[in-house]
Amino acid sequence: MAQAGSASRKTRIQAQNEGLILKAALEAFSAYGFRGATVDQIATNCGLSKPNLLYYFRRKEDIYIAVLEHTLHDWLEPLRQIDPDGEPIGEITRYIRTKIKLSRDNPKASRLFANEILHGATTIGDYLKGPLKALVDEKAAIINRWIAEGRLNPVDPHHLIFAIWATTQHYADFDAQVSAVMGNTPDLMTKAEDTLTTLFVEGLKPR
Amino acid sequence: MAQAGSASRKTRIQAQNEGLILKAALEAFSAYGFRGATVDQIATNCGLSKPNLLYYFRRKEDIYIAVLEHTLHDWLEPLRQIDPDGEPIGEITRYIRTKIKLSRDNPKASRLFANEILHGATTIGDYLKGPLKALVDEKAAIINRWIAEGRLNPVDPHHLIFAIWATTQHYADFDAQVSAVMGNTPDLMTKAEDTLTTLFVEGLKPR
DNA sequence: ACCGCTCTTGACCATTCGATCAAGAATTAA
DNA sequence: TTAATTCTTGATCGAATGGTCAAGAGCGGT
Repeated sequence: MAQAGSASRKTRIQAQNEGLILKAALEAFSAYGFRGATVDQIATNCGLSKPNLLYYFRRKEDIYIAVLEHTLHDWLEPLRQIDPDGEPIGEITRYIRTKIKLSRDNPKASRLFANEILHGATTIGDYLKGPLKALVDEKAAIINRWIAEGRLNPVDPHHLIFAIWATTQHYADFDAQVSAVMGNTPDLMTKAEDTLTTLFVEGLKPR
Repeated sequence: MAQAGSASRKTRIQAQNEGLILKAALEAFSAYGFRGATVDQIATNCGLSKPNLLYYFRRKEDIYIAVLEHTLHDWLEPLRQIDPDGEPIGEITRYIRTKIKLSRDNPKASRLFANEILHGATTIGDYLKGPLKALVDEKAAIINRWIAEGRLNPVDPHHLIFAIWATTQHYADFDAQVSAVMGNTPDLMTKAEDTLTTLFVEGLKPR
């Protein structure tokens, strides 16, 4: 067979090595970006020789695309789980808490996406305009219904979703800044979670 | 004199060319990151030959540092202007509005910082731990006083500031995603501004 | 006009990096 | 065991890139 990982079923070795590669690639791309990461580096980090790595993924860009696609689905799962029939405030606070935990437990994936989007999303642009937009529009419609029913303050749902993304991913993407300002605060993410939920639900104005 | 731009007074040509270089460098670094941007590219973008550019800035990194420092001060100015004696809600909403306008009018500077921090803030790390931390702590103390006086809901001021940074800069840093989801919405930033101020002040829970 | 300093550039160098190739080792199916 | 297939790698290539150098052009003060 000419190309590993094509239509044919994957070998045990293929599955194992592709897994190692994707893990090492996430490490490298999230830390240094597409241009900054090197194939040598990824190969070394997973114990393969460079030509061997390029046996599994022909080009550097193929590795990048693979690791992006591999994490994209999981990353949007929390948004998908917003329940149209749930209680609005509860659904949104649950979404915020889930996203913050995702940021805490998988900061590299967050930084990988952040870097990709920061530089124009040339690789996943079509995905953003297609499936992502569809999902966001769907959930925005739900939020608009909740607002119409008087169960939420009237805010633009798209911008609300952006605000949740921004605030939660901030702790992964801008970790260097947060750490510089906060030092080694214990319970940092717990405090962040509480502050954000309070903020989004109650706002700043005393009642 | 051995080095341009040293202790001695700057020539007219020096001032002009350094300005051109910093502008072209902001363009390149914000779009492609430090590694992704090339000296050739920056030189071409400001109409200078590569050796000529390297006559003004010896190393690529020197250009990068210069353009970072050149924009750092302006970027934090709005936070400095939060008035301890002002009306809390008014001060914070004004801060949000100023930051959003800054994101709209200077997205490249925002993306430059975002990229720098995303990759560990190796260049401006000391600034973040020093002057930035000091400024944030100072403003956090003010917000804590406002909370103690019952003029704001009790939220952690550091995380509040992070939330404002995250939400406002999101529109510059993640423009590719925002545009993909929203399309060519007119008044996008106006709507963003209104939504964010409402959200931060009132929260989502109906009163 | 003269002279010293600043500015500019074509040619070039060393290194890094993505990618290729041929040849051999390991694995698998018979 | 044998043969086909898959896997692995040392050596190497070409392009890109950061940086240097020497020599010349331009500018400003006297």
